[in-house]
Amino acid sequence: MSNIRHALSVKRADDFAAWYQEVISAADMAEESGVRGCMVIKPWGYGIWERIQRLMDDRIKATGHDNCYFPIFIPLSNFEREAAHVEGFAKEMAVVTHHRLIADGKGGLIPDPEAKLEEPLVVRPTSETIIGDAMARWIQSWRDLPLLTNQWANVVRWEMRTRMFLRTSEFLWQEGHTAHENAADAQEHTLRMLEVYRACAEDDLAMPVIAGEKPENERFPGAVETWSIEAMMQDGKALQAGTSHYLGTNFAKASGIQYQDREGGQQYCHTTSWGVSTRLIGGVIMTHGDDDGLRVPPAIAPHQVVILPMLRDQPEDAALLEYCEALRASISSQFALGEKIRVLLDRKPGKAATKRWDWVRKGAPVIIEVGGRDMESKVVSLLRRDRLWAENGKPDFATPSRDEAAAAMPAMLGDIQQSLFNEAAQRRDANITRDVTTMDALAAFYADNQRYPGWVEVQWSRPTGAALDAVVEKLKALKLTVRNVPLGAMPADGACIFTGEPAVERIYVARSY
RNA sequence: CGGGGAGUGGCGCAGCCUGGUAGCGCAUCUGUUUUGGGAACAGAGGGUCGCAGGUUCGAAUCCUGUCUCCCCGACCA
Repeated sequence: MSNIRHALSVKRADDFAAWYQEVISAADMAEESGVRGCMVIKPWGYGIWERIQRLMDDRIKATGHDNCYFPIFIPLSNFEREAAHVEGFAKEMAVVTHHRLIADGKGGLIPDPEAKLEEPLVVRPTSETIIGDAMARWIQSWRDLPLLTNQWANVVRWEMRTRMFLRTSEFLWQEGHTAHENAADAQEHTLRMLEVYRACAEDDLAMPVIAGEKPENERFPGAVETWSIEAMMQDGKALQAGTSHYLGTNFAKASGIQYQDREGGQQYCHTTSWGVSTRLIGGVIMTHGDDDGLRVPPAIAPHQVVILPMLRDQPEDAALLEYCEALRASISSQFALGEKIRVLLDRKPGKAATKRWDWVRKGAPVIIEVGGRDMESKVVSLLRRDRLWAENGKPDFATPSRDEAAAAMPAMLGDIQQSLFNEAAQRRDANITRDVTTMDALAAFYADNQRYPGWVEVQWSRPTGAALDAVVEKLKALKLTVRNVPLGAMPADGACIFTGEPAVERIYVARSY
């Protein structure tokens, strides 16, 4: 085992943060941009995002939503309307104040004082207010409800501390916004979209998550309820991977979203919003990455199978390429995970072995190398990225016949998808602790498990207001947060770990990103 | 935004203390020999040392400012 020469220089167990960064650069996913907190997403990283987008968009459409697009600039007065919302976002806004530059006389440019905007525009950190404005125009009667919309967009939040994919100043996401007749409909929809997120995370990203309600102190600014899906990363920390909010009538009142009900009365709509972002890619890295780079689940892999001909700059190359092209055509005519299989025949010059390690680091699910001898024997050399190493410390090549390899691909890709999920789910389950019942035990647990502490499920009395603040403070001392109140958990049967009162439900407590 | 660390060819680094106009490894290009597994040898190209000022005959090196990145914290849908 120790003689394995891994494709990365940093191991997860040695320095998880450094490993995370190395995966991003070694897999050629993204790079720094020179602008604080903003990144360039490179083809392999963006290709993964496009896959996530495609699959998520299908799910959003399948639940009755239509896409639209709203402006990136929001008039300040529009943004000001909802008080809690303003309080939540005001300190991290980008603001546009001028519309022209002039020479400063020293060879540079400055905003033209003559071109100051009458009203500043804020760069959207989220679009509740401006979409609320539109909803107020679009909705007249109960017949217009529910109004189900979604947009794919970039947003900007001036973050103090940024990390690639996990928290960037500008990021890409989808934000769904819906309006309903009453609370029950809106709440039901909030949970329906949470379930869509759970399904996408688990079935498409192979990333197991726990869906549940956020505690009061973690609510979206302006929300009545906030729900999340939480995933466990390989260092035991939690990642909030998606959120769904029931907004009550807060934004409806702020934007005047009203409808005439069946009795002719004016009512405020109940609205929801929900989003997932490029942060999911960070989750995929920290869920599936290993000491050789990324492992991309087949459902979201831009190329699911990469064929590497062992070209030697010889006349035989033509025949080898022909042999590989037939394999490519044969695989790409088949379906896996409900879609045409995506195969790349990598014709770029260069040694196959070198290119192999590039694709290992990128995490292509299946790598097939084909040399002259393979061709003579009508076989190929096949490597599964999820099971890279053999017992002897060398890459674990299988050598099926070319026809067998092609025929096996639909099942193999499905199997890789499933095995990545199983591996992550087992790791998560093994790292959830349920027998901690006192604050002392909680403190001891996290003191003893510096590196991979995982999550702890505890029971609590669901304190609110000042009592909750006190709990949050206690947890903060241990660098812990309440992740969520999981759906479908066992009922409480003990005492609240924080207050000693009878518990009403179970919650997850963890360190988090 | 506070504390710490760092920015030198594509990547990773040395040089900086004790100023004298840049070096190593990998990668790249060319050639030769190889070739079923992350090749060897030889040669070559590529950097105004993050940026802007200052000190100096002379600055990667000293001083000031600034930008960006990383770690810890505060903050965070």
